[in-house]
Amino acid sequence: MRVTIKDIARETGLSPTAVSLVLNHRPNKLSAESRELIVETAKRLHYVPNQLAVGLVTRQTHTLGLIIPNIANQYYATLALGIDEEARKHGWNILFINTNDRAQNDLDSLRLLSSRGVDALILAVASDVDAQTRGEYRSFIQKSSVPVVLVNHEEPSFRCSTVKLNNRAGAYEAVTHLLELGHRDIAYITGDEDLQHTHTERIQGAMQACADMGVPFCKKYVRSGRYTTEGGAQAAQELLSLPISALFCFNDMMAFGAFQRIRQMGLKVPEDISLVGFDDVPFAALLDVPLTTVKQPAYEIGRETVRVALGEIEDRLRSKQQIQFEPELVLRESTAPFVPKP
Amino acid sequence: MRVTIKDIARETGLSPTAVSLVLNHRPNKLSAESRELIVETAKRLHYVPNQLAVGLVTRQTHTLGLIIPNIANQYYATLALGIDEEARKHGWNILFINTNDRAQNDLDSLRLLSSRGVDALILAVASDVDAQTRGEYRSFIQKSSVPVVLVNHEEPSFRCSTVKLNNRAGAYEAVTHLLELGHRDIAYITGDEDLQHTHTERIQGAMQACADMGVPFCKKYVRSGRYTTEGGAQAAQELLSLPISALFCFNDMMAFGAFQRIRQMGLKVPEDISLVGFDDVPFAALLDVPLTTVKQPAYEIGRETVRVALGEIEDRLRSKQQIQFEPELVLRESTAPFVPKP
DNA sequence: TATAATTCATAAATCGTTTTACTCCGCTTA
DNA sequence: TAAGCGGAGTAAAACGATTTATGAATTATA
Repeated sequence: MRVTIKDIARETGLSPTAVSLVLNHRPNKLSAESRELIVETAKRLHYVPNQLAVGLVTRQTHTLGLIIPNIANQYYATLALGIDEEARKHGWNILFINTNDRAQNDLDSLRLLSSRGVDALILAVASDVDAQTRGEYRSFIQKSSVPVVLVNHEEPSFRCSTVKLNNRAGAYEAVTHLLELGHRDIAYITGDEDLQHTHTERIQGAMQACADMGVPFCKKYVRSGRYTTEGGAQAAQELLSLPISALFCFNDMMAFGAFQRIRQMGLKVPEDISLVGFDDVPFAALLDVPLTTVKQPAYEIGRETVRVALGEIEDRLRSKQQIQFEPELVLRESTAPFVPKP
Repeated sequence: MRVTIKDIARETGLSPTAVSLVLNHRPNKLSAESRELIVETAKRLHYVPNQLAVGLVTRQTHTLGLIIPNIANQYYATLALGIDEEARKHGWNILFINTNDRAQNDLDSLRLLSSRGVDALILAVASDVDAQTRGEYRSFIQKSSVPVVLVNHEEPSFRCSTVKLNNRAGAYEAVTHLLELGHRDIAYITGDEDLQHTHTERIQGAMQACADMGVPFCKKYVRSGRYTTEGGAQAAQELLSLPISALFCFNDMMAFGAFQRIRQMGLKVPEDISLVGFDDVPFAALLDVPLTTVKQPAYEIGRETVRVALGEIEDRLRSKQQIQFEPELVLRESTAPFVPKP
């Protein structure tokens, strides 16, 4: 059996109270000898406090719950890395759940993590939120006894802190770039149109860019798909039957999928199709044709999210923050000036 | 405050015992009405059991501790995905720690997770294990009150179950392939030579392949580096000053780094250098020149690891298993027949 | 010498569950 | 009418900590 505080009490001839006080550096009136004896005995017996018991009484577990759609997406992996490192730096741990990008799993995970006594919840919302689940999220967050911080995604009605990218600006820059290259028939691969999510902001940025350049935004060139390589490939296939010259994918994974499919169909990037991604995952630079993409500082976003969460743990009444990072368009080789088809 | 079992007891006029019994479907002598009343009240009040308390008394938390060197490496991300999904399928959760590939962090994490009452520990050992830390691992595992399962890496002296790839066979196949293409001056980018790890097995496989083909194995062509893109790039740079015609990197991340550096130095893959990786992460196929690599079934390895862990949780005395998956050499376009320099 | 102050320490309640060993009550049955 | 029994339920200990309030010796002070 594991050694407990009682074992140390017995061994030293002191009380559990004494042991707890000393080991936690609480103000106490124990003699120097007693103190030393306790510390030494604890070390000798390899005492490690049972955190379940500690958590039960202190109501603090020094654990953050992390809910992520898909850890195999490098963007989320990098985000998770930032979260993990910043948390550890402050002595917090991560209880992690991968939801496979399903809102229902988000909801289950929130409840589960909360029953596990995490001190805060960091949530990267799945992309298939509908009216029903949206209500459940809101109600959970409202009732939650621990702070919830949304990362990546904003939802004003949820009334919680948010750390995210300025998605609008990112899409605006990307589309402006394509327009300046002379492209007019730009297609978009996005998330589900009916859902309010990150991609909605991106679409708005795209529309704004078109408007500002006086170019009509063609809704027919918008396809939605899952945020995966396969989703991108499939949507790209459909779009390539249309007379488009550029393709803007709302994440790099989809861009990779699209890229593969474009190549399979005997077309070339950027000669036949200019391709732009979103996220700038580490691999974007290594792609066959290095990918022009909108960079998100994923690692930094992760760290900042943790800072916000810890801030709210420390002061539960602190006002909610809406933190926005600015994107940066990274120009590589997957975009080129438009040349009319002969 | 969160609703507890006592609230339900008060609300229903029954005892906490009754509530617990009914909600846990334990055999009990309560009347059908009482039972229903309890269930209904619990639902109405949104009762969720406090898992800290449950864990404290039952000594089961339905949580698996997962220790991973680097989640930004797609191999580990995929592994983690397999672990997460299989665990969830059986109702277990994951408490996750990223160690940044540092053995000392492994050790700290083991203790920490164990103090958090995980039911088993899944450990992908960091690559910088030395004699000192090796001893600490062994001693922890030996004393641990919960099963520890090693994934990815074998260490007979640890006396615990292991799930891993047949690394020897993987390297053997890869090198045989290069030899059959006519390459004789093959360089290797591996982990630290002094350390006993996965890469040791791979080196052995490589040597065996050379021996079987009657080709001398040149130790001068072996470089060690960190298991990252940067590590690969740096080691590649050093090796390229030598008269080599092929390069075998012991993981795909290093191969990506090497690939970039090769290109930066004005050389071409596979014309000037044949390049082989290890892992077959999803991006390997998307690389500029799609990468020939040794495929590890990472997702399946993850799932199997969880099965082994759950097996040992169920029966602590079950004999330790050594499970080995077989690799598969995936031929793509980064290797070509050797042509002598003019 | 009685009292106050100081020193060193602990008893017991608590956190939210689970689980074991009862209790109590009314009805049969001999 | 006493013993026995089944049905319906509960009291209390335990898990391993933390924390508040209290207490016993000893020494200093009036």
